Amino acid sequence: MIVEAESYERDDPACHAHVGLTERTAPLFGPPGHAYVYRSYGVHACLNFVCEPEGSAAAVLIRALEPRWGVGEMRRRREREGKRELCSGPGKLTEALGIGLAMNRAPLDEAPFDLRGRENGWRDVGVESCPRIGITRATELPWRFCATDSEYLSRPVPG
DNA sequence: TAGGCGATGGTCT
DNA sequence: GACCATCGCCTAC
Repeated sequence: MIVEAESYERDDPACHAHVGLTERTAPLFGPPGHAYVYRSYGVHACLNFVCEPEGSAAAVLIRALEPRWGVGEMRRRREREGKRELCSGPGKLTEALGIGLAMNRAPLDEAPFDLRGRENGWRDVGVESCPRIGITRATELPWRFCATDSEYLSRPVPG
């Protein structure tokens, strides 16, 4: 279950697409409903959902999940036991889910992805916004969105 | 709980 | 050659 995400868009200096259309940023300018997977700090893969109509270049970075299904497989991939250490960060969750750079540009409504809407018990969960994490530009924008009181965030909501 | 830091490699200037 | 949308391990308190 997605409990933390951040939004990025073209006019936002922290967004990869801010530099314009390049080979790397092309997926951001592509059709919505597709994955944008990039390598972070030379080490990790990070997953984004491309949003907005083709040509707009906006995306949502998936930053944390509450593990609910396939927890055993996540533990094997992560080589960690603690449930809170499996998906509490953008690099962690891609490792736990087996998402790599090969899935860049892949459609989110086809296998191996299987996205589902909120289920009972999650329809009324609150969402808080605060500044985004790990960026140096446009730090004033409150575009980090977290499920209220979730124990599975990458970091607590400040305040 | 917070801060420092090395690993690591593609992208862009 | 600089810059990172990070992680895990370490210290200090």
